Amino acid sequence: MSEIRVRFAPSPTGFLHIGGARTALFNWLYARHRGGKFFLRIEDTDPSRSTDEAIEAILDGMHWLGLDWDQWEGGSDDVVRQTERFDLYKSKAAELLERGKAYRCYCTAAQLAERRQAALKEKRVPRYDGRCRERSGPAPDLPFAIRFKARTEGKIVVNDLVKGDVVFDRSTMDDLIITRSDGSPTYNLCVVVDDADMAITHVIRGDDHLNNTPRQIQLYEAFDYPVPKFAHVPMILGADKARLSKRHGATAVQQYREEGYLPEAMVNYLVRLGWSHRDQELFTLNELIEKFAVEEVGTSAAIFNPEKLNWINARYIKTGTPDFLIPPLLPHLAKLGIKKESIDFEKLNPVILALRERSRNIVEMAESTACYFLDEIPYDEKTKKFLNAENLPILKAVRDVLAETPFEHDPLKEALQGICEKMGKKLAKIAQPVRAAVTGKTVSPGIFDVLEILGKEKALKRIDAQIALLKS
RNA sequence: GUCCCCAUCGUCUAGUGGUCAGGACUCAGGAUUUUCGAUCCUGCAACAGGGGUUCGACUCCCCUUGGGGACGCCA
Repeated sequence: MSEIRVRFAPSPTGFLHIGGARTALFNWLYARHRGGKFFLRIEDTDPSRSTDEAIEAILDGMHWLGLDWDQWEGGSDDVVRQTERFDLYKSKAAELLERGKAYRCYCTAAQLAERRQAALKEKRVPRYDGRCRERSGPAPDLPFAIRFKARTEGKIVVNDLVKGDVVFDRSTMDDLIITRSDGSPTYNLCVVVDDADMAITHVIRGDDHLNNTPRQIQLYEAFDYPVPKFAHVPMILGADKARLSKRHGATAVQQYREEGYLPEAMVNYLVRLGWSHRDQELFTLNELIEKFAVEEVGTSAAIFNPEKLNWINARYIKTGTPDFLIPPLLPHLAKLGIKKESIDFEKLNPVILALRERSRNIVEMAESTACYFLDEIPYDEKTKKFLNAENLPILKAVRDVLAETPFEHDPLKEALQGICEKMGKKLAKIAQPVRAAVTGKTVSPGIFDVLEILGKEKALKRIDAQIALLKS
């Protein structure tokens, strides 16, 4: 059994989106599961749409998700870029031309567009009419595209690992353009040449490519290349069942990082879209590598459901150790003005432990973390409900007692409960104003934990400040 | 319009001829509680429709309907 070789081949026209990320993940998992190779190839043959920023964004997204790739033996860089391989594609196109399996087409783009429009208008199938196919006489001195001469009789069957056998009639396929009139090669030529050259054994991609597959198989046949195995995975749709797009919310994986999602949660969610393993919902990466199989991917499209993602994300946060949560938390703390150098990590650990079970995402966690490290804290509008004249006596009483109390959980608990008894109030009545005064928020971990972590100095200072404010 | 794919709770899915059609998210109710949350119970909720095949269809076949994709000198 020879080595499994797969690739992820995005075109750099934008960020790495959810669908692409899942395709990359499936490829990656398949390769890692089978002990094979996973390559990254950038399909940038259309210069008008490709940008370097987009390439960076894709690499960044892959890194974030933890999807590493192998360097292809034939490449100088760990990323294969098609623009660097134009000579190969052109020579392959020339080869087909020479062998009579392709021909020059002098129709202009404008003419073709016009004919297509007309066909659509008359409800005819918009196909190339093949008018340049059999042209004879001297070649005109005009720019030309090269078209592949497709066979017109018989059928092509795609043996797909997820869709099963899919049959296409050759007569429904027209002669595709393999090089443009400016000499640049097109997608269908490039994929085939590259996948063959890189000895790709399994092509795992979105099922929007299923229709391209028979065309590509014709090219494999023409070049006498071995045909790889195909696996077309279903697409991801929005809540309205339309193709996932910006109007459904965030589609860039980076945006999820910004919004406080953990890459592990993202991976876990994406893999469960279309694939399952009994009743298991949560998987470590190693479990996925062990258990995932493309052949088990479902056949129908899945709808992207942010709620489930939220749940998975919260699960990862809740069970995450401080060591696990700190790296993704730091950039969000930095945004709130808390620099890494100024953080007392001894103190950060208990904060995370107290916060992780009530944080749905890392942004929330960072916002709740801030008050333990900032000197000046912002006060939520909602705290006004508790920081008022009516509660002034409570704050005063608490302040006096706390001044004499060691800042540890149990003594703090005793102290505050003592105040409750003395004033004849429930703990909630006492805890809320204190919480508001020391955290600037109306929600936080348990008040005894908050005070202990905060320390006596900061806590008293903040309570004093509020007392002074209320008096004036 | 032509070709291709798809069809189990609202959503993600299990199911491969005989199941009370299972799990998860969401939602509702309850328990717990020091705020928020978390947690634990409980509950609501599905085989798109119609024909076959079969002793028996969610499961196999066909049709209809619905959804998606492709039909580019985009990838």
